Amino acid sequence: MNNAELADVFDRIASLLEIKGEMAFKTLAYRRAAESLRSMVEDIHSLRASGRLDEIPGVGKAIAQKIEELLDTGQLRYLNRLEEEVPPSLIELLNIPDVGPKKVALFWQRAGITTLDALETAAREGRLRDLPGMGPKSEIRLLEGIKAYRCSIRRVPLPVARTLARPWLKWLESQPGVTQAQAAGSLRRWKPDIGDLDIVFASDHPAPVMQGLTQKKEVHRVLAQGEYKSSIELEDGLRLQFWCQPPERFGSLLQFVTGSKAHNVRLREFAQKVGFSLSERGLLDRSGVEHLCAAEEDVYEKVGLPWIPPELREDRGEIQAAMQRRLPNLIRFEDLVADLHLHTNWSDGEGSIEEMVSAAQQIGRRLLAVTDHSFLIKVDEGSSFDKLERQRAEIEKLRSQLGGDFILLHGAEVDILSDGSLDLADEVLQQLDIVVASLHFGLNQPRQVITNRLLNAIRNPYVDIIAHPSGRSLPDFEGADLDWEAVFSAAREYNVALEINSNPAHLDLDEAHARRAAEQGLLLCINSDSHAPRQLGREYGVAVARRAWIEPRQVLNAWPADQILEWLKNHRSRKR
DNA sequence: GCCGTTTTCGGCCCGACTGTTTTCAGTCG
Repeated sequence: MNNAELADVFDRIASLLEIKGEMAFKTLAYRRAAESLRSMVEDIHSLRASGRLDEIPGVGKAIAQKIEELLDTGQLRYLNRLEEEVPPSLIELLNIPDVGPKKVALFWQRAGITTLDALETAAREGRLRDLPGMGPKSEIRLLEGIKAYRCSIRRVPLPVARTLARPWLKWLESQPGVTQAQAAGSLRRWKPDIGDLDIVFASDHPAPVMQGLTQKKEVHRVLAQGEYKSSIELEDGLRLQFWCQPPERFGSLLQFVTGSKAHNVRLREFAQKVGFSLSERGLLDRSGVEHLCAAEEDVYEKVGLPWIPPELREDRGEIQAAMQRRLPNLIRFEDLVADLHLHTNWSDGEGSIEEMVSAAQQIGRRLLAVTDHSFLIKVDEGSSFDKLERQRAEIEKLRSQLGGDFILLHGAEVDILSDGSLDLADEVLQQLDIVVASLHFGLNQPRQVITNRLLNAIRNPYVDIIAHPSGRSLPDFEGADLDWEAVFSAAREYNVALEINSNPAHLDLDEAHARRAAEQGLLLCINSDSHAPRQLGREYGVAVARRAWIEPRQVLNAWPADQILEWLKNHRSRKR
């Protein structure tokens, strides 16, 4: 059993306990433990072997024992007993919008319903409207909810969500009385994908704006409409939520809607300790005096904390770090000095080397490594070396035109073959200024095989960077099954940098592995993997790094250009 | 079930909206 499977078990327990009507705090405890296990990179077996289960946040004596039983037997007696008491098929019903544990228990105990199909039939036949708290309207809402769940769309990738949000923000900003509008929620936290879109705005007279929003032609269905909050659904099922407060309370609202939920719960607990009740409307001190926050910074300042960047607000220790004034100095897009992985029209890129250089200069880069695919640049066995030679000649010519202000390196992205060797010979690699190695095929090999492949590449004397280490390709492939501890340990031993790839389909390393790598002192590198000049401006890799608490000092291409060159030089001579 | 700047026991976030209600429960974020 791995971390994710354990997390699923504890989520399952939490759902069953909720339906059973168990104390809310107990179910919350299981949810928290599940979340911890899910976001953890270190393998649960190694944690257990060293007796450190109690170091997992939210795991105490009882849950630790359950983890041990699951690891030993693959079973959990407690869960088995629970499933005899509460039909497990009820868990699915919790996914229906507006259906929570109380409703599920009602359907089950008062109408004998245990499955989604049975629930739908009962609602259609009007058999639910007489249950306590139900009526004809809630029956219709339930049927709509079931329909929405049945054709529920996948989470929306962040770049798509950002594009979707733009016209709504523009419309809001054009409305009289609206002083500001902003996307919040997981979009503002730069999560790689989002479930629904949260948009906040400030106005003293929100009613006509809310009215206008719900009447726009894109709106398929209005789910809720109030003074401070409205919720709509688009034709494709995507849900948008609009929140409003007057300008003098906008900071509180933005803080609240940015989330995450877990962060907000922690922050409110903390606020309680220092004497405030915190909500999306403001802060209430113990004497009942209200303190308003027009800016988000005010919320944190009033409870005695420094402002916490949205990317950190996941309840992964950020409030503790803020208390101790130890928040990381997060890397920013403008901190990147170099881009060390990109493609030109020498292989499958769209831009010439010159066009890529010009685009890089426009966004403030000082160093660029041209790393075309070895397998594409290699026209046939005999001519690869010739083509690389010609590319080198072009780069040298460009260098003389550029003068000393911009540094252009000649590299390649080489393929790691199935035996772990590289598809360019060492004599060829030796001629290059930088070598980026990566996996492109055979990604479903068993853990040991594919890990060894990567380890061989790391040990190669000429390899400087491992690009998109897991080969993740969203949304269909989550990445190879690697022994990460072995990869990290080899990368440390051979001083090879691991990439955080900025292509939204890769984002690889992902944030959990990036954080773990950084914690272990590994060197990272945030590259665009551009195949066109416009892609050099991709910010998604930096977003992953920020969500992984990473600072500029941990990122090779955020160092000053001369230090990057120095590292490349030293690194190669040390490795050989 | 977890956890400790108020605690090894007794806490554990807060408000908006809906639909059913004559005052509230359930759900959501």
